[in-house]
Amino acid sequence: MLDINYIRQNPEEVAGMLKKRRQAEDCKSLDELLEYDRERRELIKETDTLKALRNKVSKDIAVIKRTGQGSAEDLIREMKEVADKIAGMDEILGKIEKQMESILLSLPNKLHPDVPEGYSAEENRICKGPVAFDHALDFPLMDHLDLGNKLGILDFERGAKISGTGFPVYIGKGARLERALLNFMLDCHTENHGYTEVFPPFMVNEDSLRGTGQWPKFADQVYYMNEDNLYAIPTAEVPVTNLHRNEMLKDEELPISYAAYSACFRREAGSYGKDTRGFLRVHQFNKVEMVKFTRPEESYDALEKILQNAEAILNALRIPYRVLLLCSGDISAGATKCYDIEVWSPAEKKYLEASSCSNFEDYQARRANIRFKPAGSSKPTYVHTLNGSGLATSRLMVSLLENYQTTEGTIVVPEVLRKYTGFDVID
RNA sequence: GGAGGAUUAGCAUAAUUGGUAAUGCAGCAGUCUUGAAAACUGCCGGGCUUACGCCCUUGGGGGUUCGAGUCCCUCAUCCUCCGCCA
Repeated sequence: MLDINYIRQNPEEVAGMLKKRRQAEDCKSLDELLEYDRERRELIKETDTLKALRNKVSKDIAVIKRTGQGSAEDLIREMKEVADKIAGMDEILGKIEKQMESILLSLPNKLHPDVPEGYSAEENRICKGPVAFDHALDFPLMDHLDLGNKLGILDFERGAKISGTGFPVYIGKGARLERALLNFMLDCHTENHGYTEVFPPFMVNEDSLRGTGQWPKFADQVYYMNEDNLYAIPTAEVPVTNLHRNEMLKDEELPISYAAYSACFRREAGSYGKDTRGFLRVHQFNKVEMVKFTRPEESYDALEKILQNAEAILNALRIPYRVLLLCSGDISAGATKCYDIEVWSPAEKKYLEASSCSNFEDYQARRANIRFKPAGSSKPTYVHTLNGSGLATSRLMVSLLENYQTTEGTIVVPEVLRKYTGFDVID
């Protein structure tokens, strides 16, 4: 959420941002917002005057009642009218503020100056890579589906039977490999990168979704349990960022870094038929997420660190990748700056998104009310929040299986994972 | 699921029969001081206002009242006890 004061003082900047994000049509709601803001402040002036009168006269009434000097009847009758007037105006004010909130919740964040301008994914800027590792793949390659079927480690068909399309089942060494990947990533972030491990709930309430920005705009992408009014998390970002919702953090405990495993659930409504093959688009997948809370002045350094922490996993696994800086038309609404890491699928001959590292500045902190008192100041200030996948296993698994396949159709387990899997080869 | 108790600022604690949120600690600014400490003054949740000031804020929402921390309804969370259960 943007600060209404910032919007009022810099309307043309906000409009420019909306155009850069290819959301120029939202400029209309921006104008509405500013009009509501004017009305609101006018109305507050009037109601505050009436409320001041009511407070004063109420005190007078109290004095009359206490001393028994004279009658308060006239004053009470008068104040009854004032109270009705206030109630009527407050109702209008409430409606205006509700409208404002709904617009504010839907407006995207500012953009960092580094963000390249562009319409779509094609205009994202490659800022690193390709980072290659030699896997000697000079033979006819199988894709991850064929490999998974042949080795009996992945079963999409039975997943579809028990749940529906897009719910993969890992079996035998496949299950073990998945668990090894997750454990390796968590250990790496907690032991080498200074993150505190969190194991969060996989279902959250509406306030949590609103805090990170998935609600109300993207509510239709989230699984909802009507009976209990709970949502299945689309990413661990939601519960972990909301750990500190409505909290005043201490300056000395910042920055806070959390790494969390979670299953992630996504409806992917409207995406049917697009990249649906195998692991490319699924409704449930596993991910280790990194989340940071920082002082405002530290957040862009922290973003680079998160990116490095995610890259460290791929370097250790020796999986080829590249890093993109997302353009203004492709970056998500809450982020000011975002890097995507894509891993190389040699069978599909394309890059697959495996991580997204974003700085939200105070956009989520304002929604979720996460503040701290900076040292040397007494004024509460919003923290900056960031997160990055470190990483999502589904696309990572595609790249791992395909890059580590052999001419015999077996998979060599990456060196760093062997102490977690307990085997060197999947055959 | 049932019964009882609780929720007040960063933390901790007050507020006769309803009369308009008090205090301590921590933090910030200033005065004093060679400097620090102590002491004193102001600030220390949000909004409106050029400003002086004013308004709102006692877990959320609603009601009664001229006036609600206080009375009523409702929801949430925490604690205690009972019941059920992996």
